[in-house]
Formats: sequence, C-alpha cells, structure tokens
Amino acid sequence: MLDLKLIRKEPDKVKELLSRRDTSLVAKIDQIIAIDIEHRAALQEKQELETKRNQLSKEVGAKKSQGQTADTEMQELAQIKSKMQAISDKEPDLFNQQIAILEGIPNLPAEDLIVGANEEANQEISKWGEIPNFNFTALEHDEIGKNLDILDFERGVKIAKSRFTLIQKHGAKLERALINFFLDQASQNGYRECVPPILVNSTSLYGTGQLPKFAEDVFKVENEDLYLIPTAEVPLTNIYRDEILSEDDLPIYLCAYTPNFRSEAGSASKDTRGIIRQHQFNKIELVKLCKAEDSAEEHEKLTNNAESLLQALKLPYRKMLLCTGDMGFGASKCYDLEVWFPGQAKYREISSCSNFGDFQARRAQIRFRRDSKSKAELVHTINGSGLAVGRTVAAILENYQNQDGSVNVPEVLRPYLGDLEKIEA
RNA sequence: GGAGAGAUGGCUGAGUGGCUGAAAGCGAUUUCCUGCUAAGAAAUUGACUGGGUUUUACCCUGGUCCGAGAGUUCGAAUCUCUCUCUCUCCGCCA
Repeated sequence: MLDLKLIRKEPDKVKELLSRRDTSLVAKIDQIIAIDIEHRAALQEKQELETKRNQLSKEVGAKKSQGQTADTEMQELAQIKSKMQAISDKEPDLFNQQIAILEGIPNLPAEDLIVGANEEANQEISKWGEIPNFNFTALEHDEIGKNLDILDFERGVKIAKSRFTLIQKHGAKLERALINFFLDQASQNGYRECVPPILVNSTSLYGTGQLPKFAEDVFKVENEDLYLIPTAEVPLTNIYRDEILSEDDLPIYLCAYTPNFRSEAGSASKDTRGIIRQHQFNKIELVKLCKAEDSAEEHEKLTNNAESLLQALKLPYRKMLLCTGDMGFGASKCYDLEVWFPGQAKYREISSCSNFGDFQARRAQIRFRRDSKSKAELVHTINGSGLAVGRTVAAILENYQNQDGSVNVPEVLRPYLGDLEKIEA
C-alpha cells in the first residue's frame, strides 16, 4: 500500500511514477486526494465535537458528584450527540472509500526501470550457460517424464483435477533432492530455515498484498478464514506482522520449502501440458526484511543467491529486469530468472526476485526502531524463489535428456540421490 | 467435540462506571555518584492520527486505541450482546 502522506505531499510525482505502470491509475490518485480533503474536514469536525463532549461530560460528572443537577450541560450534550451521529457515520465511510481505492493501487516502480506495457519491454541483464546442442530432436519435459514413468498426468487428474500431477519414482526423488539442495544452499547463505503454516488467514494475505484484489487466485478453505498459500512469501513475511523490531534484528533472512497452491484463474488454456503451471507445486522461497537504505543491495544479493542455484545445476538462464508494466502488484523492482527449455526452445520463468520497498511492510505493519528514542520505521521486504522445484525438475529433464530417453543427473545433485548418475526407464 | 477460565503497554500484572492512556514491578534510555566494572540515586519511557509551528526534527494542542465489532450511558478498560483467539480439564487423533 502506498503512503497516503506521500500522495498528499507529492501527488504529481506519485502520479507520474504510477502512470509508467498504467496511465489509468492517475485518476485514482486524484480521487483519493479529493476524498482526502473531504475526509480530513469531516475528521476535524468530528474531533471538535468529541472535544466538546469530553469537556461537558467532565462537568456533568463534577456537578453530579457534588449533588448538583446538570440539566443545561445535559441538554447541550444531547445536541452535540445528534450532530455527532451524522458525522461519525460519514467520517469512517470516507476513510474506507479512500482505503478501498488505495488497496487497489500497485506499488510505485523504481525510477530507473524501463517503461513498458508488458513482457516484451523487459530488459535482458545477463545470460549464463550454454544452450545444449542436441544431435536429436529434443523432447519436452512432459514427454520425457511420461516415457520414464516419473510423471503421471492422467492419475494426477483422476485423484484431484486438471493441473495436478502425480510425480513418482526417480521424479519424486529428484524433487526431494532439489528441495534439500536448495534448502542447504539457503542455509549456507544465511537464511533461517522455517516450516511455516501453509494455511494462512486473510489478514496475512492482506499483509503481502494478495487480498483483497487477488482473492480469485487463491484457494480458500470452506467455512474458515483460512487459505492455502500461493507462496511461502505469505507466511514468512507475516512472521513479524504487527511487530516493532530493533535495528540489531535486521536484516532478517528467512527461507522455507512449502507446497504452493494457485487457482490459476484466467489462465485457462495456458501451459496445459506438463508441470509448468500447476495448481500445486513445491518451491523454496527466500524472504528478507531489512532497512530502507539496504534494500537495493539486499535485493541484488538475493537475486544472486537464486542465480547461483541455476549455475550450480548448470542450467542455462537469462536474467531479466522487468519493465514497469510487467511487474507484480507490490513490487517496485523485479528480476525474473528464466531458464532455457530446449524441448520448448524458449526461456521460462523459474524465479522472480522482487523488492517491495515498504509496500508490504505498510500493509503488514512490520517496523523497526533505530534506537529507543527514534520513531518506528517501516522495514523493506524482498523475496524471491530459490527456486521453483517443479519447474527445475522440468528444466533438468529437458536440458539433461539423452537420445535414448534417459536423463543425466546434474552432478551437484548426485550426493542427494545416492550417487545416481542417470534416470532411466 | 464437551466443560470451564481468560484476552490490559516491550514483559509481568493491578484496575467493576468519571480522579486511568492506564497502579506497581521488571526491562529500556538519559543524568548523577563511586577510580573502571558491579552496586546505588533521580528523571524519562506505548501506538496511530487531525491541527498549529516547522526544511526536517523538536515542540504545542486535540482525537482514537485496554482482543474485534455492536449496544447501554452525559461519561465505558470497567455494564450488555455477538464474534475471534488463548489457556486448563475431558474425549478423539497424526
């Protein structure tokens, strides 16, 4: 959520930055400012009435305790009360209108981003690794997985529904090996390993920005205020919700392996084959809470942490800096890591590393104090995948495939698989 | 699932209608004191927010907040109702 004070103070700057994302947002800022003026007038009026009420009530109390009557004061109070009725309905109403609009406004993009409407304007920052040159026709991962009997799409659908897949045998082992490898790496990089709840309440989803705007993207538990997490970012970021940390606590590095659940509403015919886009998938998430002045550097470091995993697995990838129009709702700056899929002959996102600035921290009220005298300040939050496990499995199947249908195991994973070198049917 | 108890500031914990934004203790900060440390003394110490002042900061002056929401009352941490959560015991269970 944007800072209302910033909107008041520098409306033109806010509008200019938001228009880089989407020009239609400018009107919303104007709306907020208009309501804000009205709201503050109403608030002032209400507070003046409250002041009077408090004064008179005190006088009534004083008189009554001395056995005197206080009819004049009581009459005046009755008048004030009826005036307050109207205003005390209006004031919170205006405030709620303001918040409702504010909740739907995305974060300001960082000033140095390329302005663009969609992924076509994203900027390639770097490329790593060599694209494998097969002397046979490379298969796509779903084909390879079926042939090896490690991906069972039909039965996944039977058990649940479409976009659910049964992973088994060496596929399941590979999945587990990756989870362990990623967690070990995260630990080495200083991240605190967590096993958080994977059902969270609506307040937590609000804190990270999934609610209220993106309610249709998450699965909700019936008759409970609980949702399946779409990413471990939600529970991890919310660990310190409504808390004031001390400066020494920062930066905080957190990581967790969790399954993630997404309804994929609106992506009906996208990626229907394979395990690229599933309702349930495993991911290791990296989260950082830090001071404002450190967030740019911490963001770079977190992205490097994610990149180093692809490098260790020797998977070719490119690093994209997202343009203003392609970024997620809460991000102010975002790198996507895209891994090469030889079967599909294209790069696909495998990690998204975002700096949220204070956008999430304001919603979740995560603050810190520099010393005992200073005011509480919002932290900055940063997160990224390190990495999406299912997509890594898919990438390994495609990049490490052999002509005979077998798949080599990346060297770095062999210790995790009892020194297995090759997955064969 | 059944029965009961409870929810107050960074923490412990008083407070059953006005003198309570909140006793007391702990912790923290500042100052004083002893040659350092330890001990001791004093003061300060919640969050959010409107307005004034202001480059900020500081300051001044209001308002709201004692789990959440609604109600009673001139006045609610305190009374009533609804909800949420926590704890204890019993039952069930990985």
